[in-house]
Amino acid sequence: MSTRAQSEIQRIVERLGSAIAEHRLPPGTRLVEAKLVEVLGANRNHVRAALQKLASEYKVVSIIPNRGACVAQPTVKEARDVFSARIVIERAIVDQAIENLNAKNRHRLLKQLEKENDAIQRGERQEMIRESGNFHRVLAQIAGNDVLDELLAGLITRTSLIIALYQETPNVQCSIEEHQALVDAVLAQDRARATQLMDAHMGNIQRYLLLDERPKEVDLQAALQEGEALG
Amino acid sequence: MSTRAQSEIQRIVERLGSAIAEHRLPPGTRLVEAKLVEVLGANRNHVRAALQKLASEYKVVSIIPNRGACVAQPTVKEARDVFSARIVIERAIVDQAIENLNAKNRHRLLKQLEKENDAIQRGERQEMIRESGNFHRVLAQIAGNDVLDELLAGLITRTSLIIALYQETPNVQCSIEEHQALVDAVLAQDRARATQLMDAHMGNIQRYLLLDERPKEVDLQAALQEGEALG
DNA sequence: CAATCCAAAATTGTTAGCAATTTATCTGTA
DNA sequence: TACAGATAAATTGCTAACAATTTTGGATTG
Repeated sequence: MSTRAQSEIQRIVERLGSAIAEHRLPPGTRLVEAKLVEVLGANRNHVRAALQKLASEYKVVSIIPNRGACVAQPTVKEARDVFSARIVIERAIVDQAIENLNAKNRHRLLKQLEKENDAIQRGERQEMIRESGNFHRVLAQIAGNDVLDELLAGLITRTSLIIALYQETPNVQCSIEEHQALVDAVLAQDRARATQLMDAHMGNIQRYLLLDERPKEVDLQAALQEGEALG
Repeated sequence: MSTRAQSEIQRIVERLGSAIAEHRLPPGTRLVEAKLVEVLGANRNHVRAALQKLASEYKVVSIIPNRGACVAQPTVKEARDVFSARIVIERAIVDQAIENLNAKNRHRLLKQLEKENDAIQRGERQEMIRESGNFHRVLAQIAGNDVLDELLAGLITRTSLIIALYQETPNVQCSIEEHQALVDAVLAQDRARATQLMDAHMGNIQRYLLLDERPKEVDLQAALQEGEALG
């Protein structure tokens, strides 16, 4: 596969991936190949390859054979596992980031906080989501472990999709105050406090989700059984 | 893509992946599409898709545009990052596995140890590698987090490739004694000891690798400069 | 003999068109 | 109206042939 094709596929992956992460494509949305070809101005083969990748690698797309792709609807179990895995990785990242602190990194962190605040000031919802995700990526990059960074990137996208699916009130995912407190602890190189704040931060995000036992399907069933007559 | 095609691609991925992990395909080996088609009795499209996946998702294959695929040769930095990430995940898994212990899980662990011992008794090198990897997977499955399990699966394959590349004396990767000690600590539900043993275990594997600063290429250069005359 | 160039072979990359399947629409019947 | 069946439309899945690129091997030349 040529570099050109490869980067074209990557372009589509990122375009679709961020649209899903930023809640422009809600869970369950059908992703028809022909439509994507039209909208993205792309080759059908590239679109298909990108969808395959979003399904098998990032798991934010579901592909049903002969019936096409749609934005995934992760189960409660999967949602729990993603959060729990993410906490594991985020903790390690905070720890390693503190170890790698230097003037340049400190600057990067503060600048990222500014970006987030900016997006909040301007009320740009999608930008807020993107930048609050980027905050975690910046920490990962400061930690300096490319493998952890990549694993986290995938989990952030999945987390975003989970929030879109399970968070009723359209809150933003990360509170800027918590990010601020985290940065304070990291800059002070206070490991214990920083990891504890990260735990609490993840816990708070999870707390606002509807991850109690009942699966989503029950809603539909209940609606059909007790629903008012149509028409 | 049909289920049939999907599982065919998966079959090829696993076939190649395990061949790489079990050191039957050493780093640098060229993977020519036509050859793979012949050997695996597969469709060329499926082979290509599998190679793409092994490259972009598992990172055990490198694809150079217009020049084909070969078994990857991870850099020292990548090797370090993989190990460091793996330690993070393994620690978490040990912790969660202890939490989820029950009669069935205890049995599974002991049975896995038997398999490893068996392979060692019979001196089956590739089976030893496979089963020592499976040991870590069993722990992950006991931990019960599918996301962590999948992340670990990828890291185990990468670790195996790294060992093939950087371990001069062809040792087996995991010592059975260390696995035995780990199981003891897990069964005793001694968190502190278990995580510490896992750390040590990973550390020992890493210790036998040649991950000092000089890159691999230097070997070739040196050989060419100081080599004896041919013929 | 080394270096350069050219043609042939090997290998990977791309595409269009058709096949197969699913979904939607229409029609007739009770 | 409700339902079943048939037909058409939409959509995905597959392949074979062709295009592009790189590698190989040898011929030519200084």
